[in-house]
Amino acid sequence: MSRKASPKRARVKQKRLSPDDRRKEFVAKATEFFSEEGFGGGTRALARRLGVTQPLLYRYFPSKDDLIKEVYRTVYLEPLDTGWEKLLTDRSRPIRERLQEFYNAYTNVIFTRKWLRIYLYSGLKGLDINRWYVGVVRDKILSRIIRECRHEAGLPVQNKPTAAELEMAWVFHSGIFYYGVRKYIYESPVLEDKEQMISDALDAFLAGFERVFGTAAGVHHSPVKAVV
Amino acid sequence: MSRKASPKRARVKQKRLSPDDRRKEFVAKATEFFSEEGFGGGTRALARRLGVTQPLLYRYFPSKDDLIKEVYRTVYLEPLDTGWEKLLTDRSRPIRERLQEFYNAYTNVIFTRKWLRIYLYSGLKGLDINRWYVGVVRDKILSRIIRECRHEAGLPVQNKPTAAELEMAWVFHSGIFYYGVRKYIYESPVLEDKEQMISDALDAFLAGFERVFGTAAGVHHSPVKAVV
DNA sequence: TTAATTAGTGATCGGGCGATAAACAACCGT
DNA sequence: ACGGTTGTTTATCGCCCGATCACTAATTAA
Repeated sequence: MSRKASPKRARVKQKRLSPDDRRKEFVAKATEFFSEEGFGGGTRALARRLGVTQPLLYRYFPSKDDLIKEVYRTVYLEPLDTGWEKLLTDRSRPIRERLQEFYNAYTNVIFTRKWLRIYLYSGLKGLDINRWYVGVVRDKILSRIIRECRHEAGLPVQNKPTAAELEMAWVFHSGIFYYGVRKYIYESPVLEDKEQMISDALDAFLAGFERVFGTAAGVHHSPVKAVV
Repeated sequence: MSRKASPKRARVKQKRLSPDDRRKEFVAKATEFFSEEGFGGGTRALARRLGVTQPLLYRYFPSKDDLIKEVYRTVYLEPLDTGWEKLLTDRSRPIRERLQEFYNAYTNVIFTRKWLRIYLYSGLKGLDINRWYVGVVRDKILSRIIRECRHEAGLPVQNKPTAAELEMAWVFHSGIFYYGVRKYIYESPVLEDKEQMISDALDAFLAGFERVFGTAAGVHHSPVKAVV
């Protein structure tokens, strides 16, 4: 028995939504708005897009900044917390398969114009939440990938990756990340087949990891310029 | 209480520079200013940083937008046009050495907080000059790198790289690029030794290119999942 | 039906914005 | 010394911004 079935919709102007629905709608639309306009976008333009008047925003959020913080929270936290950690460390499956599947899923989530733009804007602002996210990627994703690579290569597995290992994982990860930036922000033509891009990047990363950090036991990191 | 001496000079403010010097000074300082504040930064704050009054800006630039365009021009064009093309295609030297030296030089130019921030801001604005720059990187750098790689691998050399080859080069290039973003924009700790980062990325890229596009003649692009 | 509650609006405030015009002051040729 | 030229400042305009408040009207409880 929902009372939502209002018999009369005579009022042309939308009015009187429940506070919860309004709030959620505001945050969702504000995310789209700020992702396009940047956080310098005005509250009046935002309200116009929402179909309400500007002062109404201030009934739901004490200030523009508070609204923006809510936008950050949902954008950064909503897509997270899937079973990615388990996926990465499931040694019953080949490491390459795990990585391919993880990056397929991960990029399915973050490769949207909205997410990428909010991420870059917040990065340029030097916000804490951005630093926090970079730390999450490092600790929850890249460090685990390296640990699995060490295990795969028969190297001694330790919790902390070396700086060089971590950097190599970052370069790999960033290369994939920037595919999304080129496609959705620069709107530059990219290889249509995203999974093939990931597959090729994986080939390079895995081959490079093996070559640089060596399967031959003991060799940590030496043959840099000897190759030339 | 005591303030700056020299009671004689009522006006402490600097005055009467030659138009050319002023203009150059304005553009240079405006670049720093906008790179930090974003292009939403106010002309008054900019003038304050320049030590002049705000209307003076409008004697040298018709509008704020014209000043910004000048900023773009210098930022994008100034660092370019070194002998990079020749360096990349000089087949008297090993390809790995050429690539290492090129990326050492290239990153020496673009890995500054100022350059990277202006680049990202202009990218988010979707500016033409940004698209132009992406095209330059693709045609003048990545396409040539691929041609050299094909030559090195004994593959038939053609002017146009395949979409998959180009994508692989982009992922490699972007991985290096994002090292600068992490260091100078996110201010995240990175591997101190930039040249080692480049070296490791090169190892991965060259090994990956060979593995994916094959030295075995004729094999264009097949062995993706067979490796696992 | 009526009174209390509350979602939503209209009007407005102080302030900062980009930009303009007029007044001022340093420089230069004469 | 002087007067025109020009680099620089003071004062100000119109506009848009974030935020506030008094008011209207839809909902709810009695």
